[in-house]
Amino acid sequence: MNIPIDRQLDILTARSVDLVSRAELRRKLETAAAAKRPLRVKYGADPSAPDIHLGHVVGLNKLREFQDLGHTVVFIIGDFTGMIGDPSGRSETRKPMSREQIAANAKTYQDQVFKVLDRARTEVRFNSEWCAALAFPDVLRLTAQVTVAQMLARDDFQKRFKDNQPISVVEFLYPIIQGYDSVQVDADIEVGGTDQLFNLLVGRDLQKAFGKEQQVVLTLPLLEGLDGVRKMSKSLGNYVGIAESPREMFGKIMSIPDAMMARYFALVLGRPDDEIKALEQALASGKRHPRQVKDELAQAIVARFHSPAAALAASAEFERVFSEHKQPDEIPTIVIPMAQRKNGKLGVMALLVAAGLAESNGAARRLIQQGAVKIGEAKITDIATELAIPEGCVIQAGKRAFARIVSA
RNA sequence: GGUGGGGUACCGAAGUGGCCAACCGGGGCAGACUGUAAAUCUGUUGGCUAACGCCUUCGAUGGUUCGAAUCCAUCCCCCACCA
Repeated sequence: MNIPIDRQLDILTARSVDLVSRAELRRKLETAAAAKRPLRVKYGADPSAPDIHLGHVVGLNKLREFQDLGHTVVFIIGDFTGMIGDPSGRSETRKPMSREQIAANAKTYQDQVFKVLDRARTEVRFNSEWCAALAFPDVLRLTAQVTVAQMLARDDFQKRFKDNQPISVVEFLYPIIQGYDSVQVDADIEVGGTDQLFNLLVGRDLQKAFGKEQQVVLTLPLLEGLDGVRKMSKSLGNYVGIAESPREMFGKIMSIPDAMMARYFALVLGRPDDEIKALEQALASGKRHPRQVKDELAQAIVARFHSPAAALAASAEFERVFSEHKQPDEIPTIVIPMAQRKNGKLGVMALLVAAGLAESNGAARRLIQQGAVKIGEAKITDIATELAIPEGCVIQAGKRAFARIVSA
C-alpha cells in the first residue's frame, strides 16, 4: 500500500461526525503499515431486522473504504443480544428470537452485506460466541466499569429519564455488551452511526480496563428516511432495502424530498464533497432540474445494487407510469374463476376486493367514489357498475396498483 | 411494600352518562396540480349496505341505567415517586 498516510486519513475520515481521535488513528495506520498488519475495523449488527437498507449502507461504505486500503472488517452479528430480546423500543419489550430465526436472519444479513463489503477482507463473528460463556461474576465485573452517571449522560437516556419514560436495566447492559465485544475481537477501530457514540466509547473504556489497546471511534451521520426527517429505519417504514426490486427502489428514491438529494449522493453513493457542492449550486441556480437530478440519483442507486441496465429500465418504467400515466410493463395476474361471476359479470367493488386492490367493500367504494379506478382505459365512477370482464383486462386502483384479470 | 398517574382506532392525543364510529395532529389512501411515489391544495381513513340503517370497537369481565368510552365492582397491564 503506497498511499500516503495523510491521504488515507482524509479518505477514512470523510463524512465522519465524531472521531476519537485523529492522532490515534494516524498512529494506528502508521504502525499497521510498518508491521504490514491490517487494522481490525469493528461493526456491529442487530439480527432482529435482517433487511439491510440504505441507512446501513452509510456505515458499510465506510467499512469498504477501510477494506480498500487493506484493512479487515470484523462484522459482528449480535445474536446474543437477539436472544435476550432488544428492549430499545420504548413501549414494548420485543419477543426474544428463536435460534432458527436468528440463524436465518444472520444468513440474510450476510447475503446482503456483501453487496457492499469485500468478503475476502471480512471476518464474521457472532457475539454469543463469548457472551454466552460469561458467568455472573464476569458480568458483575463488567458492569462495575460503568457508572449510572455515565449512562445517564447519554443523550437518549437522559431525555427519557427527564420525560419519565421507562429505562430498563437491560438497556444499561447493552452498551456494556457491545463494549465487551470490542475487547473480545481486539478492535482497532469501531464504526457506527452518531447514535452509537456512547456505546462505542464504552468499548474504549472496557478495552482499557482489560489492559488492551483502545479502539478509535468513528461515527457517521444517520441517513434520513423517505420522509426526509426521521432516521431511516425499518420500524418507521421509511426505508429502502438494498434487496428490493429495481422498480421499488427507484420509486422510493423518487419520493424523497428534493432537499435530501445531496445527502443521499454523499452518504449512499459516497460522492466527494466538491461534486456535491457543484450539484447543489447547479440546483440552486436552476441550471439543473430537480426532477432530472433525482432521476440520476435513483438510477445510480439502482445501478449500484442491481445493474445499470436495471436502472435504465426502472427509470423508463417510472416515466411511463407516473409521467405519461400508462400501464407498467409487468402487471400481476389475478385469477377470478367464472364461477364467481353472475351471468359472466361481476360488480366493480367485488372485483376490486377479489383482485386484492381494496381491503374491504368500503375501501373499494371509496376508491371508486374518489375516481381512482379504471378498467382498461375507462374510468369507473358508479359503484354499482357490473362488468363482463374481458380475459386479460387490466384494472387500476390509484396511481400504483394494477392487476390483470384472467378467469383461470 | 406504600402513594400517585395511566391503559381510547396505525401512532400521538381529546372526550368523564345520550349530540361518539368517537374532536384534533401525524401517518396511510385518493383526487387536483405538477417536475416525481417532491412540494402545495382538497377529500378520505372500523365492518356490512345502493341508501335508511344495522353490527363490532375505547385494557378484560361482570353490573347499574331507557341509554356507558364515560358511573360501580373485580381483575390484568404500564409508568413515576417514596421506601
